[in-house]
Amino acid sequence: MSNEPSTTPTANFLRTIVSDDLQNGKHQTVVTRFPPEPNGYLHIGHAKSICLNFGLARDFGGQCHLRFDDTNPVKEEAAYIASIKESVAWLGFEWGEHLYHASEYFEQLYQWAEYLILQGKAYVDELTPEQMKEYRGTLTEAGKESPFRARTVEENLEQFRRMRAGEFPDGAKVLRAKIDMASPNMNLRDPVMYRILHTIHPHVGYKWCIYPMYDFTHGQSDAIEGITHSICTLEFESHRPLYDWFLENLPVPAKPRQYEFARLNLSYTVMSKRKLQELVQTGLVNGWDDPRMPTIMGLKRRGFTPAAIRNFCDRIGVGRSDAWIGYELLEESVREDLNGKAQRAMAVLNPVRLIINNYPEDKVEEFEVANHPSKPEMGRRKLPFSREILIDADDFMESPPKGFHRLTVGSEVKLKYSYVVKCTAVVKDEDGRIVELHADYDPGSTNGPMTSDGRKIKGVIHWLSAPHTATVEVRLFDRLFSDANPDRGGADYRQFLNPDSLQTLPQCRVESSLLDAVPGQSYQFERLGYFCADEKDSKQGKPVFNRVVTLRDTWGGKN
RNA sequence: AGGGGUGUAGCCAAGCGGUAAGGCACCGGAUUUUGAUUCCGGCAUCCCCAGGUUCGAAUCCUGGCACCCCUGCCA
Repeated sequence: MSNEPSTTPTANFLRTIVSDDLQNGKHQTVVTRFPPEPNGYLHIGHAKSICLNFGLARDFGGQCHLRFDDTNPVKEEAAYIASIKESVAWLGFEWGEHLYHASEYFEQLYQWAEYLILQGKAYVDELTPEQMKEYRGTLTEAGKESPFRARTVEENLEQFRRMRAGEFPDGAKVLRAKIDMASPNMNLRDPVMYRILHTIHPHVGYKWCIYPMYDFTHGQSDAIEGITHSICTLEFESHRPLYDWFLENLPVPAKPRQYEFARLNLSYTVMSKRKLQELVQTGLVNGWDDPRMPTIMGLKRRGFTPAAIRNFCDRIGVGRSDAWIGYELLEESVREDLNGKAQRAMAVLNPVRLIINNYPEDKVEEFEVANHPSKPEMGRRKLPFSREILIDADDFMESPPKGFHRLTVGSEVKLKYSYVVKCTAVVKDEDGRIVELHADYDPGSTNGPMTSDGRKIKGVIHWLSAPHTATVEVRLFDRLFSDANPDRGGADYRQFLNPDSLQTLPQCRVESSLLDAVPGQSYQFERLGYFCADEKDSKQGKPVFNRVVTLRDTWGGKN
């Protein structure tokens, strides 16, 4: 599946179950499935499920199917199918031959529905939705039986066949399983199996006008495909008795078992399809692939790597208790991956001119520097140096706090890979804004963060030779919400939107070689963080950089 | 007495009767031309609470408490 060895996932209850089932011979091989409904785009929560299902299959030598749970054509679209496939593949997983659609089982499901009718275990009901709700009872009171529940097998069969034939309008009738209107489990109070929907289906077109419900589809689809472990999230737990009921009452070829795990909750974001959709539709973000979105497409565009996401999923573990994962863990996962892979480069986000007074006007020299501090195989490049340097505004302060070891008037700092300079003056305009800085350089200080007379310099800053840079747009992203749990108690999550989640800097300066950055390519801008050339807005020779994540900053928590 | 779940450090999470893994965060210290990385070291006398069984309990029993899910012709 994924060609890179991921870290060994820690034990979890599902791995234990699969391992036991294999060892005691209950199953010869493990077959799992990832069953998205094609009604939206995948997000980081789905990634957890994908890594779990495909990971289990990979680690135990089995297989994982990609199955579209396309039973509700009014919400589904073909475009989502393509996007979902792309996301799963991008994450590094392969389903090979095993691509399925629940809609391909519709004929078999229909036959099984007739089978249940023949057994006296299903009936066509004509209660209106309102009546059905009323008849269902409540959590603490039993429901009552529909008057149509007593229809004969013949009548039910005839009615159901006429439903399929298209003789009734949407909503006129439904097929229900005859189970128990007094069950304490609401899902067992004669659940609907089929409803009438005269609409086109994204995969099978106009072939059907009645569609099976999830509960009447999922378990049987698992059985048809020989799924051994059907893994879903906790909210389906109370559906398990129904999942089992259909499998027990139908002549299915296998008896898969359903297991549930806790879905992922990530701090500082929202995960529900409805809310993500709302963010997109109301223009609060710029599309599904907005780099601030927790969608797979958004993360990809932001510059997250598949390996980082897989690593994140391995680290969070799998359990049955409601888990709230801190956003920092996601950030830490990309840093870990990019630290080893990203070429280093110099970039100045908020440029301030620094004039080296004692450096010759027309002189330009070059320093050869490593592209990666611990990977010589990543090569070296040349960095030009001249009298006029650009440094980041954050690296100069007139009245610095204690412990600041960057630049201030009178202090010395090491220009990384170059000279130690001593700031001699700050020039401001009439509004008090800094126009430029002046400094003297120490000609004998190119060897390490040391002055020519051997004094160690603590502060090392990044810089660029002003005449040798390129100007690019850089986008700084921060968490989309300012509250760790935007979903908290009934409040409108939108009130917690972080107004500073996107900051666009149109005039950043970078090494001119970065103009050739390939969209999707990541760099570490020294001392600033990891940046990725935006896939969508970068043009040939004119890249736009997205900040994936900052470097860890134990000094100031600066951005 | 609706039903079904969950409760181990700030956040995840192993553990399945023999005396609390690991990761993230955090705190020290070393290395470092990124206040990065890397590296060492620290970080639960205690497992929601109260009783009980046992030589021995996070693990077994009893009783509480807290939180989550279930009343779509959604998945």
